[in-house]
Amino acid sequence: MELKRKKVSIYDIARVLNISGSTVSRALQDHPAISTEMKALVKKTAKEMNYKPNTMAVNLKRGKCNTIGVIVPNINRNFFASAIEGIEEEVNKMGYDVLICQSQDQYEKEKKVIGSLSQGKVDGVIASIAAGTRDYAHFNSLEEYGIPLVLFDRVAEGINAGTVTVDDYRGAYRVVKHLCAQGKRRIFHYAGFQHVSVWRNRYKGYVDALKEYGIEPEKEWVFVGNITREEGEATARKILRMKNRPDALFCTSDFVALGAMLEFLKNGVRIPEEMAICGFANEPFDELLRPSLSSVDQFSKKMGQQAARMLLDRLNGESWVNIILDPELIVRESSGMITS
Amino acid sequence: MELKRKKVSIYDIARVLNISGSTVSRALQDHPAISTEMKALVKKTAKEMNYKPNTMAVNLKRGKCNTIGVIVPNINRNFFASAIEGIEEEVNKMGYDVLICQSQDQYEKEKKVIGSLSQGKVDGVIASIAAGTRDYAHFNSLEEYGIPLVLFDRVAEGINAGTVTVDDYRGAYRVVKHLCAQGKRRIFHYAGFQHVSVWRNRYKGYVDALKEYGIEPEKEWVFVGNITREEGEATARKILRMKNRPDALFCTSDFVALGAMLEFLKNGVRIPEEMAICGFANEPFDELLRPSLSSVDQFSKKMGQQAARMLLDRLNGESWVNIILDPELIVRESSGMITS
DNA sequence: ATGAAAGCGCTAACAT
DNA sequence: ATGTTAGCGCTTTCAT
Repeated sequence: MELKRKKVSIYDIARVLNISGSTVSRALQDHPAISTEMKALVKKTAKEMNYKPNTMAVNLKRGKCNTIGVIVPNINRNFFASAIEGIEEEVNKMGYDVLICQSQDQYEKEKKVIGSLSQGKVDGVIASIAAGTRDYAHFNSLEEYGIPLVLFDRVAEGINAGTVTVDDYRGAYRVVKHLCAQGKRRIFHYAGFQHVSVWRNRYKGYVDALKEYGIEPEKEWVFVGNITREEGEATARKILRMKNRPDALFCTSDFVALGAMLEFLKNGVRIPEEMAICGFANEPFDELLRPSLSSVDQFSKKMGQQAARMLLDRLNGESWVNIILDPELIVRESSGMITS
Repeated sequence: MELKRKKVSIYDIARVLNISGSTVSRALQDHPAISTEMKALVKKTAKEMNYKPNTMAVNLKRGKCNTIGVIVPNINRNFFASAIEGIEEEVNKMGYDVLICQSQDQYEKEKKVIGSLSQGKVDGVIASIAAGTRDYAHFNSLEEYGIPLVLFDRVAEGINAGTVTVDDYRGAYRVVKHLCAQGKRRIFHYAGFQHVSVWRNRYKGYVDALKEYGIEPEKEWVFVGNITREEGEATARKILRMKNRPDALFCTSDFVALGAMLEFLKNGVRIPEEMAICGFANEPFDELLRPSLSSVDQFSKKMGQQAARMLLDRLNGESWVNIILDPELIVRESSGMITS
């Protein structure tokens, strides 16, 4: 079977109807100067001839491709998948498509991807910065090509972009206040690398909340590392080896909290009585764990929708704003049930 | 700040170097007829001038856009997100991008999306059919526009496409044999709607496995409905009301199994002793549940990779094949520990 | 080894 | 109300 057939263009229609190409073009676009009968005729013929406009030609002519590029560390994480879901739904309403790119949390890949998108593949970009990125020049390069940028969740200073974040500081602050309200005082923190905005802000919230209770976290209270289940397990093991254990552990990621909790449970630590645990992100699995895991909801899908709307607004000439969503503390079994 | 700047084209470079546009074009493409010095000069100048090829123009000229469209019910499900992850990685290696579309499991949305992609937005399509789809003409319409199609997981007869599936029949068959080996005999099945290939095949596997034990499932043993946690809960409640309860429940989805299991546990049913449970898909949460949920792994990322490679091969002129992966039964606590 | 020129399919001034 | 024409930025024959 033949794979390629000749495509029908507006000129094929024009020839059949003995009219000009522009009349066909205009009729198809409901141009006011075209008579109703002509419009009907052209549309009918177009349909019969199985005509489809050639997007590439339209794009070239209009200098616009109705496509939004999305760069995330990895699609296969609920947080990002949900955000993309929101983005897709929102931009779709306005006739835009979504081009997906994964940075794999690597700086080099992120740079490469941005270079590729700069070639007029997209009208705008929505991104969440790779964990491995410490230099942001590549993001600013988008501007040189007239491609507006919205960052969500993982943002950074010095990038000309709109931003959508949750108030990570406040989320962390609430977690720690909540733990204190449970009577916990020796609260450790598993933090992410501090060059990443969200992890830095959560760390600050942690410190400030403790400060209100007159507590100054010691150096050994804070761990810094990758955001993985394995690191959580390793950290729990380290803690188990300490003579002076914490009574609570606040992890900047649900995956770390998961690993830590399972490791603690395996070693007979009672949660939350001996060790309260809180994570961050409110991953779907949190509520399925026993004990269920307290966390902070970031409204990922909503973040995606907001980012999308912000970018579309920008494409319509509006200027940047920064949206900060208020995160919600979700108290579950792993951090006790005393309501503050 | 100015958003749009004038883009630099090959003619800008040509003017600066006092050469023709075609020489620039050829130099940039390493055309053999261009001298080494000229190539170096052009490339250097292009870089200095911050030149980026205009993808839309290249696409129009070449009649190809190096983009693959992916249509899935929903991105925000681990199975599909993983598949997309695999697709993206694979096509990326060959210089293709990925355009994402969600059908939301709705026939109308799926049709709309295919119509949109047919306008020369993509060189090929990878899709998993919406649950709401019963007529497949829209998929065959892609062929008329010279757009090859690969279906994965949810496939259907009568569509001209390559396919990547797991052997759902065999997966289900293994589940039921395993349950029988645990001494279970009164095994109920929560099935999906039977017009969907994967659910139909799993149902068949269920029936045939039972048959080998001389068991003919009665009508009331089989439930048909949506693949949601809520339906699982409702089904468990129905079962609890029965005078003659099953000793095992095989669900065609982990989400249904999850809902059912939680509801059973809430009502004091001992799992797996009184009620063994198996799901399908091996969602990440399965191993986190207590008891952990037995399931069937479908190798979603691998399916995505295979589908991608198949499509790329097709774009290189190869003909269709059908790949059937062998699914793996993952026995966990919810279905007992007697190894067969 | 390089240049001139046509044209991919469409849109939109500028005619009429 | 409809037609003519000039590109959008690039590739590629054909010429030199």
